[in-house]
Amino acid sequence: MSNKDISMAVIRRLPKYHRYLREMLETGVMRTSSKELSNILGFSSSQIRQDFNNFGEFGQQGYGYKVEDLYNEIKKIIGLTKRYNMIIIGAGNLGSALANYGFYDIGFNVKAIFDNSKEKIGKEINGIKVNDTNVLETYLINNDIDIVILSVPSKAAQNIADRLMISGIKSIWNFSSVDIVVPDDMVIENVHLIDSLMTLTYLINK
Amino acid sequence: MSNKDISMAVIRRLPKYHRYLREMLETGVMRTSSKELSNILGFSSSQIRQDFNNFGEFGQQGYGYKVEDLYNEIKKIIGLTKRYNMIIIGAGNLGSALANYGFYDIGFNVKAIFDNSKEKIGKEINGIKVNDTNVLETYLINNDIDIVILSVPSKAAQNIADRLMISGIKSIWNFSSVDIVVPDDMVIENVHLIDSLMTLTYLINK
DNA sequence: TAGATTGTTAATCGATTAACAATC
DNA sequence: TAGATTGTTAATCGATTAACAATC
Repeated sequence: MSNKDISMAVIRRLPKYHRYLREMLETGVMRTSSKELSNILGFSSSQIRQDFNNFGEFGQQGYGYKVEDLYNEIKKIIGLTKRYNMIIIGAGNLGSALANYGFYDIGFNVKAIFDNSKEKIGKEINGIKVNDTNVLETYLINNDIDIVILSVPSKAAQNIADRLMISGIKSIWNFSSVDIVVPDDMVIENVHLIDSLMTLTYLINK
Repeated sequence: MSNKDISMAVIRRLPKYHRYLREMLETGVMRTSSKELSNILGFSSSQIRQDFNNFGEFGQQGYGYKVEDLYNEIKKIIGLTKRYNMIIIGAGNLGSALANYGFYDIGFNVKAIFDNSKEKIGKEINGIKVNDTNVLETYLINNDIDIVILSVPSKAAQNIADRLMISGIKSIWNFSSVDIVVPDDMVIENVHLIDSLMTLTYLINK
């Protein structure tokens, strides 16, 4: 894939391009332009062209962009041309909700769930087996897992992350309310719900 | 509250300050400095001082910051000196998980849940009653709600948001996978899970 | 007092916007 | 061809970092 250093500002806009281009594709729009995308997405047309040109030349002067081609390019850039295997660690309310979320349809398989609770171990959530967390390492040796969804209590998060690191896991989608420290070759994407809620309260009182 | 125009970059760092200062307070740390905070948080000490000085002068030259005072200032800035009343619209897996999340302990009351499903209406989730979404307007006339948590299917989100706007609701915490259009006097905070997951796949393939 | 650290101004860096030649 | 729109360079804007006087 592209090796230039793309800024996080650009990267975080990519899913939004993906979302709206898919919608255009589904509603039969064949062709678009940076100006039209600007109206729909709320980014400037200049920024949109700059963003795309980080990755290549996807349009045609005087014509614009073919929606299908552009959509496929964005999919490639984001890495959506392959499927990903995930596991969920922590079968609490949030972990269970994520097990039911419907990731399969968008290219993600949830292969297993892990939890400490004797009542949950052995059960299934949305057809996915809940295993004892103490067999995590064994499981990871025998299964090729791309992404670990971490939805354990804050106190447990760093310890689990350390174990994942030792098991060779390279990416964590972190739903716990703490920042996790990992080596540079691992990637962490945080969903800090409380931080998000506090951003909202700030804006309410502004 | 402060009326200067603070950039979103600064605002999104505030919850992190809050989080670490609370931890310091709980572990009995009395005093800190921008240099120490820099080591812990990973922001530069210069940036930390700049951030604080957007809102006032919270430290003392030569001494640093009193953890308790700074924590209380950050709480005030974020708006955590009062409690907030919330409702959840959409009692699916995610909505139900949020009903169980434990917001009460951090200053947020979940007063009611709304859903369309006949099986769910009248039941309780975590002791909170599930109402029929068609009584939403009546409910909002009789109850003072600060924040609406929106966890409905994408197709329903904009329509519900329109109804909330008419009912005078000013802030939405949006968990649906679409961008919602609202007037300028409303604030929206999005938790776009799929966008977050796609950011992760990009970083994995980089 | 001497050392430390803030508050704040100035310098730098990076991201966004504007402009326009290339060209479909 | 004329009009439209890209790809890309240059200009601007905003955010971060550096520096340092003020002062505890």
